[in-house]
Amino acid sequence: MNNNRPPRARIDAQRSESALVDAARTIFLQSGVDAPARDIAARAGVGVATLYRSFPKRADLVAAVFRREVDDCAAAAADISAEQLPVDALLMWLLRYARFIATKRGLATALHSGDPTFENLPEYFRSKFEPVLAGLLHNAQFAAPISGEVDAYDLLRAVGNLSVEGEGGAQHTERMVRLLVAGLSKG
Amino acid sequence: MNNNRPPRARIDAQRSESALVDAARTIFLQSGVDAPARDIAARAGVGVATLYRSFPKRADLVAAVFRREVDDCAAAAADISAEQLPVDALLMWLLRYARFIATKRGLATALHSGDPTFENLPEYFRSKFEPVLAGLLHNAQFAAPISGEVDAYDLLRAVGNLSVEGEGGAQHTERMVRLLVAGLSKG
DNA sequence: AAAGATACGGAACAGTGTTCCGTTTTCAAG
DNA sequence: CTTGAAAACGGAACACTGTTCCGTATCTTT
Repeated sequence: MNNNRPPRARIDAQRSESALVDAARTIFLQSGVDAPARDIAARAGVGVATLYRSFPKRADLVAAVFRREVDDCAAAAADISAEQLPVDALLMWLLRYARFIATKRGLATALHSGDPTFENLPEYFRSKFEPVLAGLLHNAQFAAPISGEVDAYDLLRAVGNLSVEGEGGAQHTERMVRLLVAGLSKG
Repeated sequence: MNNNRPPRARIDAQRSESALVDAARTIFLQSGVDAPARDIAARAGVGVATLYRSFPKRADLVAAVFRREVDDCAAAAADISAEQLPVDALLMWLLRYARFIATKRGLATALHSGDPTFENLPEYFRSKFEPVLAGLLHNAQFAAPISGEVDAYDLLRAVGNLSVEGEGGAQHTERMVRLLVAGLSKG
């Protein structure tokens, strides 16, 4: 039988890939997703060939950055919960999540480009965020009963829609999110 | 007083510009609006410098091609009217117009890009087409009374919306336009 | 410790936008 | 018609970016 596992990547390869995603995230934010490959490789401290080995197509890198940011945003929930009361944690994470969405304007159009690389990104998005938010909601439940009408997915979508404006409306978005959360316990 | 008119362009310059717009139209259709500048210049039989002199920014060339096509489509009305009965002319021109719209998918997104070069293109569009269609409608009026409910602009928009599908639906669009025109005289 | 496999870096190649400049063409004045 | 300056021309040259290649360095296993 064929029991040869895929040998795990060499540690330098792992380092490179991680550095590339970090660098790409910074550069994408700074110069958009069309930034030169050389810039990204340089900031990661690797050669361009390394970039192309790990991410043959640009979409691969974009998707990787997206996943990384989703992971970070999801992970932030734990940190916030450790330092805040449950109801505050819920609000603070939603504000964090709103900020995440607000930076994804350029990516939103890429998502609808039909590139198969992006096909299962929405699923990834939901699979990461829904449990996190469900947990925050559950914790907050004890302190201030929350209407059973809204579930985590509803809330993700609602805040997501509130956050797609941007430009001059960062504060506006924050106010709306606060309102939304305040409304949760008024049932 | 300052009565020196701007001296009109040299005839070779006029020829070049016209050839460039012709070439660009063909190449845009063939390879999209991002086709290499060299290809366009080559097909026009001029050097790239000539292209850049006449159209410093790509958007300038795109806009010029658009205007040229609008002009051609508007001018087709006269030819058609000369060979067809008024009611047939109306239908045939609308079909011609539908074909025009169908090729403008790529341009539609450019229009909404916020580039100031494209800002007054919609106005140009309307200023050319509305009188033409109004004339066709008026001529057809004598043969088969047409509902006074629809004016030229309504019809332009309606046929325009019918034509935005494309891909496999060229025949579908044609059928819908025929239906629309047939309906005009049923009041 | 040694050798094979893996990954690396940067030079090299290819394609495109944009500019520069010596040459050609036009056009109007004499 | 001649002529000469202004306008326009063509294509090479430059700049920048994506992509590939290959000799070299690093890692991993025995």
